[in-house]
Amino acid sequence: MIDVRLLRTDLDGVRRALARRHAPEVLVQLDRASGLDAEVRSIQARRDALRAEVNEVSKQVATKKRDGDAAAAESLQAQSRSLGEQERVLADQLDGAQGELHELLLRIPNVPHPEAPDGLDDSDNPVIKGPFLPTQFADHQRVPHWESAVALGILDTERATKISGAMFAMQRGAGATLSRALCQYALDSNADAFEEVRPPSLVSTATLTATGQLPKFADDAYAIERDGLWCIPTAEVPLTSLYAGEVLDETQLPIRMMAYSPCYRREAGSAGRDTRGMLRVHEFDKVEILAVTTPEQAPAMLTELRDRAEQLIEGLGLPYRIIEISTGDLGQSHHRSFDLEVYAPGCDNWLEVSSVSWFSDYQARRADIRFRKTGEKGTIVANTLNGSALAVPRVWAAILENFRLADGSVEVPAVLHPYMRGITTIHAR
RNA sequence: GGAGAGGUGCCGGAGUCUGGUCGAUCGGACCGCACUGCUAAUGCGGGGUCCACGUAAAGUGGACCGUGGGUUCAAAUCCCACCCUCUCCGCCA
Repeated sequence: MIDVRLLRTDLDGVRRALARRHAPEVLVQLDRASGLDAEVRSIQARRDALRAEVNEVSKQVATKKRDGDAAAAESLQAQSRSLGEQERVLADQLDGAQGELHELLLRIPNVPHPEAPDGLDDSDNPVIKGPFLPTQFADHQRVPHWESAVALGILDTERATKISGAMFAMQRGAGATLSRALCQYALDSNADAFEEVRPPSLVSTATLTATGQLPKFADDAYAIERDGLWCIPTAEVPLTSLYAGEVLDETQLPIRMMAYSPCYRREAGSAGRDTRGMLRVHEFDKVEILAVTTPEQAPAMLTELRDRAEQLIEGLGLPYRIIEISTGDLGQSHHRSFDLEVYAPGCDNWLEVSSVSWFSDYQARRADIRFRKTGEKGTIVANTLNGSALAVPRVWAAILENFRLADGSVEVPAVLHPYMRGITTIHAR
């Protein structure tokens, strides 16, 4: 969430920045939050003063009782009781106003970075690198993966649907191996600087709130209500909260972590879209890379994460481009964001396979991740950044389509060979 | 899931029965200063976080003893619920 103090010191600046999201209701919320903040502070000042009186009188009660002056103690108690009743009223008001303010702040999105391109929606996202495309595609590459993969016997959506329902996929044989190979490749490629973590896939409500999925996007997540747990939509969720509530030392930063995890998404609201094949599924594998940094370290880290994601795609030899997310399309928690898209000739589409984002201190404030400068007093809210190193299903699909040969078999990119148990070309089973 | 023990500051650990000069004894670590050729040892001094007021510093007030409620003039201390940790039992890949 954004820093309430900014609403006091630079409300206009925050309003101007948020206006670039082109979502009018956000500005309404902002003004409401600003008003509530003023109210909260005014109530708190009065409440604290009353509380101070109660504390003072209570001390006197103790003194009188020690001195054996029961009558004086009695009268002081009565006085304090009435003060306490007044305080109670204010305290209730304060709780109400604070709760309302907090709820509002949880829903107000992050301010876009000044350099994020202005735009209304995804059609305004500029391509900032590429596209890197071959001059032409052969006919045998123009076959969608949901046909070619099924023919090869490495994708069994029909039985996945039988087991779990619509929008679940199941890879088999070399297809399953290819999936896992992609994970291994993504992890091994970043192991030079990133600590591998295997986090829980089920998390608490607090954890899912820290990264911004809750309270606003509860419908997108799978809930395990009986236990108060949620299925993670990305490893970003547990990794970001790894240091929640902690005060780190500046010398520990930046912290770089990576994780393979399954990702669960209800895809509420996207029913009927991309229903075929692997493009949009409820459960998929992904390797995420993530960093906790100081505000100063963040811009360079954003570039590093983006470069790393790009190198993976480049290494696979897939046609790709990088786009920057415009202000109107920026996710709630995002400060600045880039997408890597891979071209899939079979379905003739650019597929988003990686999203690299800087969250400024938006998530870290929610998660309460701070750091201390060595030798200095006080704490500073950290910055968080993350990116998909590699989202498996869409890369898998792009490989199936780009590297399909005339005879229907599929060449496995060389960088994956070490993980394929000797399979260099996938043939029909 | 059952039974028991416990959660206090950077760490260890008192205080809880018997509510009140307890934001908290003591020890260790740490920081500063002194002493010392240097280290060690010793002596003296110092601490946290969050919120509000204050342009800021100083300062003042409030809050924080797992979390949330309650009782009370007053809660680390009493009551209730929940969470977590440890030990034993049960179950289990």
